[in-house]
Amino acid sequence: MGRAPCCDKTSVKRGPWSPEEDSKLKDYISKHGTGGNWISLPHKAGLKRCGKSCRLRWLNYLRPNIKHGDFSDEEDRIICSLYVNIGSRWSIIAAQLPGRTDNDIKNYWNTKLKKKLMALQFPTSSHQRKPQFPPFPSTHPFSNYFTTTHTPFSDFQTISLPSNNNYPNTSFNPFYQNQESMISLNPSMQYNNNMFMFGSEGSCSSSDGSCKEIKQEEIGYHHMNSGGFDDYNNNNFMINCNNGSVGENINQYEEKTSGVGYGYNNGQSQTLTPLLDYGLEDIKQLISSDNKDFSVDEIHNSEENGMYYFHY
DNA sequence: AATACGCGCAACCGCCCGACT
DNA sequence: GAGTCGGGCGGTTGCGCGTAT
Repeated sequence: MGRAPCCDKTSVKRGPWSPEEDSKLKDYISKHGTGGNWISLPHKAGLKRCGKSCRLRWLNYLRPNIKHGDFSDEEDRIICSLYVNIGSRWSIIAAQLPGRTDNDIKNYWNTKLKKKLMALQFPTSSHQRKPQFPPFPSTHPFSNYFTTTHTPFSDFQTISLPSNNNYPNTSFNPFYQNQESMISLNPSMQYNNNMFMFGSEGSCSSSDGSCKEIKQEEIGYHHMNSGGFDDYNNNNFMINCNNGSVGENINQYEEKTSGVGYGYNNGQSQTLTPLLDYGLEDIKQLISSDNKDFSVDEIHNSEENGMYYFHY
């Protein structure tokens, strides 16, 4: 036999909470805690509510230190940068924003932030761009290495990330030690003339060396998801793999907690697509196997920072 | 002043996974 | 091992309010 049903849905109250109900719930939890059982809590607290409803009310509204009201620019940046890398994993995003709830962030994203970013990305100017799925045209050299369901980078504009000093106590920290990490998604960046680039180990900057555990193809995957832009008007693409890639640390988190490496595709964990190996020669070989029409930009290539640049 | 419309947000719904029996 | 449920989560709904017509 299993457990008893959580509640009789026909006899519980639904809809907005009254101040009296809020007060009862708050008083009960402050005295007794949740007891680890939300289902029995409403009866004990004298509430005619479903346990799940109580839990939601407490977590999203009544519990201490909940922040309501406007989001700061920094919070905006954190939400955007995490959304780029993990998708709509609101609970994980909320864990990085003390006082904010997943529901709050979700609402904020859906009602304001998404529109704000779209307005930035698709201004009514000569740079006007149209959304396109998949993010790469099929003729792109990397088209085979991308899934078609990933949210295209074009939803976002240039985003700067805060240093990890702001989040010293979180269970995982998406921000590496560098102070100037950027996710660069701006279509007006410097290499926009039939050029793309990507990097190898250059972005691994964790001080404890733990990111060495991450498989190289995952690093490649996350570089693809950590920055870059695609110019739909001119069929250009560029990937920027600066230090401080958010995705890598999220991968670290997954590996540490579950022992398995995951990538995220639109919020769904998935098997990562092998993308690259170490070294320029490997990359050249990889690209040439799919697309003959490319050339290496020897002027801009930098073994030092792990960036490689190509025209196609 | 009345009505229509759009937006923000609290709350609900339904699913998944792990725990329990 | 199978069936069932609780907790947690993301997606969606619908109410209330402000603004436009």
